[in-house]
This record gives sequence, C-alpha cells and structure tokens, in this order.
Amino acid sequence: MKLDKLVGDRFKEKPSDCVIDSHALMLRGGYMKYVANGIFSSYMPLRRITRKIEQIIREEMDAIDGQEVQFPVVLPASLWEESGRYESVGSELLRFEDRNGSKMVLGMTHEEAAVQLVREYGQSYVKYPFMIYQIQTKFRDEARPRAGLIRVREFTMKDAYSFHTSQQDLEQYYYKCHQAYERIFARAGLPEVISVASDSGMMGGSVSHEFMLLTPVGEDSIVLCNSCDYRANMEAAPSIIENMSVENPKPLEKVYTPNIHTIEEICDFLKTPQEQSCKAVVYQKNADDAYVVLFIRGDLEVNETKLRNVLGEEVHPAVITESCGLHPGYIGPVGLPEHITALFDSSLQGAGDLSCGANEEEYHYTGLCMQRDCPDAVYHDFAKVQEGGICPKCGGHTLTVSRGIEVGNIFQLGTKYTKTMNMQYLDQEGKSHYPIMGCYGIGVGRLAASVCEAHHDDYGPIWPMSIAPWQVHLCCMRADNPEVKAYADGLYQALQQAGLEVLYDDRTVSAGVMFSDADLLGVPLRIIASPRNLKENCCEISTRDKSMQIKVPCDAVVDKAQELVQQMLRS
RNA sequence: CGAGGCGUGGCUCAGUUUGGUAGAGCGCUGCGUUCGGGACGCAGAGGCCGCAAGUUCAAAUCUUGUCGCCUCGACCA
Repeated sequence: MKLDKLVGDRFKEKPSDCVIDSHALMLRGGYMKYVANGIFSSYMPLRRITRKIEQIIREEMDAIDGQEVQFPVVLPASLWEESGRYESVGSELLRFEDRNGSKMVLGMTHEEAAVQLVREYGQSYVKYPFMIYQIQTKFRDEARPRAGLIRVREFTMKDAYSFHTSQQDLEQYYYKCHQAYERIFARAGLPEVISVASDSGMMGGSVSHEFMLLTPVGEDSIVLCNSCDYRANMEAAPSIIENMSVENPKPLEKVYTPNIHTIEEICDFLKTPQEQSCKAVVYQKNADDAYVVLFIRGDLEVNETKLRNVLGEEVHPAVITESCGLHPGYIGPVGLPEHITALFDSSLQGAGDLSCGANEEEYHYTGLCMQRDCPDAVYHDFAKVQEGGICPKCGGHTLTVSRGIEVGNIFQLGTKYTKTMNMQYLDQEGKSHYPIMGCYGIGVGRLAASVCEAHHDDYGPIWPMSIAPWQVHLCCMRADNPEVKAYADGLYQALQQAGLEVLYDDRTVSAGVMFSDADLLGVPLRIIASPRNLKENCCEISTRDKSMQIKVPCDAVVDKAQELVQQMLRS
C-alpha cells in the first residue's frame, strides 16, 4: 500500500472530546471517523487490524470445535418474545417495525437466534455437545456511549453458543473456552488480560467470567486479592463485614452471623447510625423454609441483580422497607411466594414463631433476623469493597481495587433459553431434556482499542506484529532524489514479493511529517531508505517501540525484515 | 432519564461579559526556498457563527425554544 493514497487524514491536534488516549490516537491516525453518537466508520488501517483479530479468534474457536455460522442483524420480535426478553430487556434493544407493521429488533446478542438455528437439529443426544459462533455486527442502543471504541452502540462481536447434555460437560467446555480466550488475548498482544468472576446480569445463569484489561481508564472496578487468586468485578464482589470474619474467615457463602437481638446490635452490626436509612431484604434460601433477612444500609445501592448474584439463582429477594424506623406499616413484601408473605403477616400480628423481640420495632428486626434459628443464615455487607478489605477467599486484609476494560466474557447460561424456547432432545432412554447452554463473547473493536490503550506512546499506537495493519513501514526519505526513489521502489517490490505486508511512504514531505505519520500508524517494523543510508549502501531498520535500531546492508534488507517479522510474530 | 459544560471553515481555538463589515494557528490548493522528527516565504480556496423564533436601526454576541456533542450519575448481553 502506498501511503500517499491511503484514505483517511492524519493530524496533529487532539480532538477536544477525546478522553482516553486510544480514542484520540485512533482519530488522529486516520483509523476511524465519527458518524453519530456511538457509531463509527473504520478506515483501512483499523479494518486490517480488526480483520487480523477476527482471524485469531476464528482460529482459536475452530480449535475448540466451534462452527462458524451467521445470524441476521435484524430479527423478528417474535423470537425475543419467545424468550421473554422482548419485555425484560430495556431500551438498549432497538425495536422497530417493518413496512408491514411487523415488529422487529436489531440483534444485540443472539441467544434466541442460536437456539432457533439449532433447535430442530439438536433433537437427539448423539448430536451433543456442539458450539456455533459468529463474528458480526451488533447494535445496542446504549444510554451513554463513551471513550471512542470502548463503549459504542454498533460494534463487531464474536459470540459463541455451546449446547450440552450435562452440567459437567458444560463446565468442561467452559474451561476449554476459558483457555482459548487466554490464547486469543495473548496472541492479540494482551497477555496481561485477566479473568474475573462477574455478575451475569440480564443473561441469566450462574457462573460467569469477564476478561479484563487492567487500566485506569477502564469503566469497571475490579477487586483483586494480593495474596490469593481471588478476582472479581466489583458488581459481583460483596465485601465481608469485619467482625464476622475475623474469628473464622470462610468463603463468602458460609459467613455465619452472630446472634443479633436488638436494633442497637443490628445497627452496630451494619456500622450504621440508627437514624440512617436502612433497607431490609427478605429471601428464601431453600424451597423448604429457610428464610433470612438481610439488613442493608440505604445508601449502598443494592439492587436485585446484585442480590441475586450474591445469593444465587434460586433466591427471591424483595425489599420490604426503606425506613430505619421500620414500623410495621412499611412492611409489604412484593413478589414473594404466598407462604412467605403469610409469615410476614403473622409476624405483624405478633404471632408465629419468628418472634424473639420485646417491643414492636425490635420484633421486626430480630424476629425475622433469627428466622427459626436457621444455622445457614447468611449475612453480607453490600458496601462497596474497599482497599484493604477482607478477601472472601483467603480472609486476609488483602483486597485492592483496580479499573478494567472488559474485552470478553463467558457465561454458563444453563437452560434459560432452551426452556423458554422449547428446545429439547431425547436421551438414551427416550426421555426429554432441555440442553444446557454456555455463551462466550469478545468485542473485536473494543479489543483493538484496548491494545492501543495498553500499547502506545505520546506519538501513536505500537501495534503488536500479530494484529498490526501492516508488518513493515518503508520510508523513502528525499523521494525527490531519483537514486533513492529508484532503490526504495525496488525494495518495496522485493519486500512484497517476500510475502511481507508493506506500507510504502514515498511522499516528498519533510522527515518530521513522515516519521510522525509512521508513528501514528504504529507499524511495528520501519525501514528507512535515504541518501545518507544509501551512501553507506545500507538501510536503517527500527522497531516502533524504539527498542531496536540497526543498519543493514542493502542486499540483506529483505531477508532481515523477513526474519524480524517472523521473530516478532512468535513473541 | 437527572446534573453540569460546550456548539464559530476539515482540526484546535479567539471573539460573546459591554450588540456595529467573521478572525488566528494547523490542515488544504499553487509557486519558490528548505530537507533525518510535524520547516519557511508569497498567492489562494474554504464559514447562514448548530437550528428556529423573538428583542433591536443592527445579533456569533441579548431572550426563549429546540437539536447535537462531552463529562458525572442512573442504566448496561
């Protein structure tokens, strides 16, 4: 490619609305152009980068027996009505009507489409397991796009869906996919990406991990333990109350409460002044009658998703009061099974076996709190985890909080979609079952931006050889010098014939302009042909990261370049 | 959706307080001089000052509305 014909301007000034480096550099380098809020077009350099990333993903997905397919971008709403998500998902799902008035949506994720594609195929257990994936455009009408390609509304994503006949099989595959992801990020130049436990959100399911690039500009907060391997998204990482875990640190799920009998004790327990607003949440631990109340400070922004994430799938939390006064009139469980509601009613009347307090206020706190002396009572502090907080896994005061960009995620979905969309198979004994699903996503553009964010200097991106838009950037200094120009032209041809991807700059611009553009394009290997070098019958080869600069005799340049490219591809 | 900020050539911005002929630098076109880290001179092209209504002899500037963008929050497979 000749640089003078490369479409897309490069420029010096940082656009004023850029907040992070990758955004500014990718605009300044002519990688992409703003079209509308959260919507960008890509110029050739970025397209070449994302193409290479896609190819790496493709190879790794194929290596774990993935089959590439393609779903439509535009889907009928009926598919989403089947799964129930047409109602449950918010306005990120773009809904519209076609000319006949049929309701349609733009695909923001493709679980429904995946089930639709394979539900007839997967009618026999012998077909399992299998995984299908696609690399395709998605549209999510995000409330607030930001930070260039990090959070956009239209983006390319690899999304994969696996189908299994047992939880063990899913878990085994999940692990394989986890490893494939590690290879993908390493190959794309981000070996430092880590996986953290995450909140499965609207996807449903229980176990999920996010792959995070730790960087101060990330939008997620990540909790890390210094002394063990505990890592979690802040959203999925409830902190442990100190005085509970000091004596007997245990995994989060098994933190036992001390006896609490009075409002004072509760407030002390929560480290909350009595007058401060509290919330009490009721949930059902098991189907057979283990009820627990959680007291949560009102300023802690607890939502149902977070609760579910901590307490598990089978839990039905409901906020029953918002006032620390907590007098009976405030109690009104919403959406709880009737027999639980009945418990509250009886407790309100001062009856039932939940009582253990003396006065009314105390009664409501402590009665529910004691909940039939259930030994499995679980208490969580939903305060945000802080630096030096207690690790749920090893119990030390070893937690730190970092920021991260989520570049990929994996979910154990379970049967949410196969059940709602009625996909079943017959097992060996002729019995019907719902397949168990996993799903696995990687944002291609976000990954490209993340690589840029992690690997750049003041002058531009430093692309790893594996995803660089070109492998070699050939600069012809003083292209008005016929001798140099003729030599560089020849070298350009020779490098290409040697199978290298070459970007050739033979413009008659000053050295400053030429080098600045080269820096912005971030090609890992640079070859400089100039009158000065030619006089010594050599070329200069340097790396974009400025770690190497050598002079190579003219007749050895192609071989040397080839060798260096191979070397950089391997590392 | 809530709070704050900003809309002036492709980019970065001045001018708005105090209304009076639209400016600078970068970039772009042409000619010339330079030539290994964003060089210089000369000559050019390019703007309904986001849009609409209002106030005024006169609006980039004042008022109201509206649209768009950015930041923080809410939300977020």
